[in-house]
Amino acid sequence: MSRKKDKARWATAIMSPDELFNMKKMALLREAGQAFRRKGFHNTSMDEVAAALNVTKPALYYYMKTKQEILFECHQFAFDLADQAKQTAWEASEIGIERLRILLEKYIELLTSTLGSCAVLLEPLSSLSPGHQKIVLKRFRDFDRLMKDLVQQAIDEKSIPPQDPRLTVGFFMGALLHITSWYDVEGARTGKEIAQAYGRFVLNGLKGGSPEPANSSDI
Amino acid sequence: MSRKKDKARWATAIMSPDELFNMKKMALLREAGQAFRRKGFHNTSMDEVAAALNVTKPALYYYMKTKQEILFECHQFAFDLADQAKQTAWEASEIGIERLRILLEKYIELLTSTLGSCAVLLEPLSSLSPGHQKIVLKRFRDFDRLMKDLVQQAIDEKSIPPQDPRLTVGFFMGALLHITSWYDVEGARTGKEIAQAYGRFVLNGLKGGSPEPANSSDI
DNA sequence: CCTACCGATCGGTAGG
DNA sequence: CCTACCGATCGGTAGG
Repeated sequence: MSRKKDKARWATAIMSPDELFNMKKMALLREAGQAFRRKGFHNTSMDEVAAALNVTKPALYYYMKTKQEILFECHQFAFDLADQAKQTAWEASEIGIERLRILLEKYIELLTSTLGSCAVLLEPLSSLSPGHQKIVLKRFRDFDRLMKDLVQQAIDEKSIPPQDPRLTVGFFMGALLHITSWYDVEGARTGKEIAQAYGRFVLNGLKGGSPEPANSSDI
Repeated sequence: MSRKKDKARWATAIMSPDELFNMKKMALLREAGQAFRRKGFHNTSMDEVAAALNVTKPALYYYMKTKQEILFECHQFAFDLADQAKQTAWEASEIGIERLRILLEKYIELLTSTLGSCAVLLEPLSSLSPGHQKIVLKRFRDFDRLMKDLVQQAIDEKSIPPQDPRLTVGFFMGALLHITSWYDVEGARTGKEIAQAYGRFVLNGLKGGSPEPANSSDI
């Protein structure tokens, strides 16, 4: 804050204290998020996260109040990326099936990017405090509704045959969420390749349709 | 309280002690497995599992040596059901794509059945002891290999266009595994309906193919 | 199968 | 940002 005048001196000093704080906080979230994905929230101790960042555990508590709060931010991050993917899809097209494909592909690309390491998708809600659970559950439901509406729109536009949007969304969201559990940056496939392959799988799958058309309790 | 036991005494008296022991052990596995699925392994205490069975915690340790062992058996159970599904598929056909469809549908039906409550699929391996991890990892790899071979067979038989079996299997197995996290016996869909819908999604999805043919590092 | 209890792990804090 | 430490939870056991 009052240190801004030191700005000129060293390379690292070009960051304001605020920027530095946020950089470190993000580094903490990334490191923790990766560990949570790989080993699970409860199998990851704060000591391990600290060691990965070359500091001791108490240092982490300068950036985050509790371990649960870290997990909460990782969840929020996952939804922020989803919102970003939605934004991209909405700007690109008005056709339901097109929006669906772009949203899915963009979301996969974001989840497999460096930024995406913060996102945690497979941890049970019970690991969060009740207050945080409510917030995450609402965002989940909103997103789920968005996807089901998109599927319904694609049906209405005759892009895909009648089917139960709930089953459809459950199907491809399961596939998508699971990427975070096996995706490896060093792996044979880039995020973009995975995104395109999944986009095709999903689109072709839905075009085949399912025998049970949507009924009143489906949306 | 003590009247309940009288009732049980007659009903269970026809069972040998061994059968009784196994029934109770299975009840324990089912109750624990369901809780693990819903809330996660570490968010489920032995006290809770015991309470759900109307006994106290120490009673459970007559049937299982440790909590980790319960989780291990839940994992084993998941693979036992997979083997059973494979058996069904192998008996029904010799065509790759047919075996694939039957295996998937059968597995989903088993996972959504009463028996399937024992199966745990989304818990990180780190929750298990190192010895158990090795065993589960081997079974996972064997099953993964089986599925990739099946996809490759379907490609060779021209049932589906050339594609990377690793991506393909990752895709539909992700979708399948996730069913256990949202499936509700009281829900709108029966296990068979889900199985058939997923079978179609997958088959249609793979028939569309992916642009990248398999390369040397894909199997 | 229960009452009573132990002991390790680990999240979080005090104080500097 | 570190050293030292506390306290709650919870898996597991003793003994009956």
